[in-house]
Amino acid sequence: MKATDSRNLHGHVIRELGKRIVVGDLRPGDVLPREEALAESMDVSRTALREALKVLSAKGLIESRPRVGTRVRATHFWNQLDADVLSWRCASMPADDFIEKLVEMREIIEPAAAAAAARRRTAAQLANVELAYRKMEASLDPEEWAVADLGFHDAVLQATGNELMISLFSVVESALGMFFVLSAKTAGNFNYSLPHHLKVLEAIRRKQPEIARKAMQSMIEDSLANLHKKRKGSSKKAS
Amino acid sequence: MKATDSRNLHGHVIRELGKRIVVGDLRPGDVLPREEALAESMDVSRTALREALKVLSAKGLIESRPRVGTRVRATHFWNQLDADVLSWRCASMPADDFIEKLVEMREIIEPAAAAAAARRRTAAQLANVELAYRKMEASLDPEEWAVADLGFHDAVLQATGNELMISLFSVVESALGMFFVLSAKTAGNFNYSLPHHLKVLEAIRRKQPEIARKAMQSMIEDSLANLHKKRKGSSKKAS
DNA sequence: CGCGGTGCATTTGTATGATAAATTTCGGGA
DNA sequence: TCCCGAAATTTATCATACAAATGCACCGCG
Repeated sequence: MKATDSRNLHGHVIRELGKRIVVGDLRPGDVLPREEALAESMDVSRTALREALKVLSAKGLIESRPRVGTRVRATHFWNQLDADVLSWRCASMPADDFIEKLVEMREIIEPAAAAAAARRRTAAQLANVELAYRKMEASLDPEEWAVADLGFHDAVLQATGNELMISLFSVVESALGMFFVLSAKTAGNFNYSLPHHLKVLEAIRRKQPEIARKAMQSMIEDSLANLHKKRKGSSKKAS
Repeated sequence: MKATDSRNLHGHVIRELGKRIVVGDLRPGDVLPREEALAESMDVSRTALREALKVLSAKGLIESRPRVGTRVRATHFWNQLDADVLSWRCASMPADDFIEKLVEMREIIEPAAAAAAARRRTAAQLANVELAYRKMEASLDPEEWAVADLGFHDAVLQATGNELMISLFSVVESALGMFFVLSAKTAGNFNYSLPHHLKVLEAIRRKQPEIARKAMQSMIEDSLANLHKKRKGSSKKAS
């Protein structure tokens, strides 16, 4: 929900360098200037710079060694699932193929989550899913509906009780959110997919994992189909 | 593959505090001692301590504000998919239910990855999967086989071309590895599952996603069944 | 008595300068 | 030529000082 803190000074340095690396302005193998020089060039003290470098190092983006300097690591070392890394990547170069990768992750997680929720949900978790569904029913405008929809998916995820899945979903979703929230608002026909939601809810209530999985799957398929239709309608785009 | 660097001093502080938090020795809401005091109690300078705190903050474990101190954040803020967080969690208290969550993630990722690989694999990627399969065929002892097996799964993952999936797998796998490598070595019947591997390979070659998914799925099911059997055999454990 | 603003104290945030440790590189000797 | 050691460079760590933020108590006013 919240990336590197923007208030503090070293937070700025983290974002600045992080973006430059993720975008490709700084390439793997490149060595950064000496800490002293780099600090001066970014108008911060070496202390603040180093705190930033340590964070980037923890994200797997860089590696520093005495006498050698700090160099950008190969991409396969990066913490690709780190919220910051993901957001930097989305902020700058929303390459279409990257969005597709995010969507692919979503398509994998959500049906599996629905199945897991149907298998293990507690009574309280079921109640939350139901509550979320009711809020969707009661939504009057697309914006309200979009919020309630997110709440529904979140409730399902919570019902899995698997914090790894929850974390993965939240990271992917927040990265995708940057693109999809907008298009959601344009919809006039916003509660088309409510029947799907109902199917998911009922399957979770009755503890039927496979039915829940399939329902969630077709829900996503539908929403993606809608999205493509809209896209084709507004902007003319090949392939 | 490599968590926070152990060589450096602040790396020690990161692990020490990180573990204490993840394990539950320090609970969400708790506030840590003042930086000066904490630094002294850990025999490092305030500078080094702060670099460590910044890293833990980037992992979502803590949050520090002037005048208030640094407090442990609620677990839902944690970067659960961070390699360090995961490893700390495994290192100390390998609660059975947590292992199950990791296994669940693996069960979700791998079939999906096999399907994606079958859909999009390049010729070179297919060649790598085939090479990995050949190495499994040629394996003579369980240890060699385990390494080759990991190589096979890795090759499939690479063939998806989705770095998010690759990263997720590598994180989960390295966390699981701590438990499973051992039991793999005990097997006498180590190349039981080769037929499954072959099915996956062939499905990827022929670009048949659904077949690849199912093959990978049953491969995992079998290996888990084997594992349970072995467990029951060696240690007597209820439920 | 209650309420709001104002200053103070405390803790993190940043800066600076100095020293230690690591490691590459270069040079000298066998 | 090869090996070993000294030198140079860069990160790692430390100590200290000051700035900024902010909770809290105190004081004055209605």
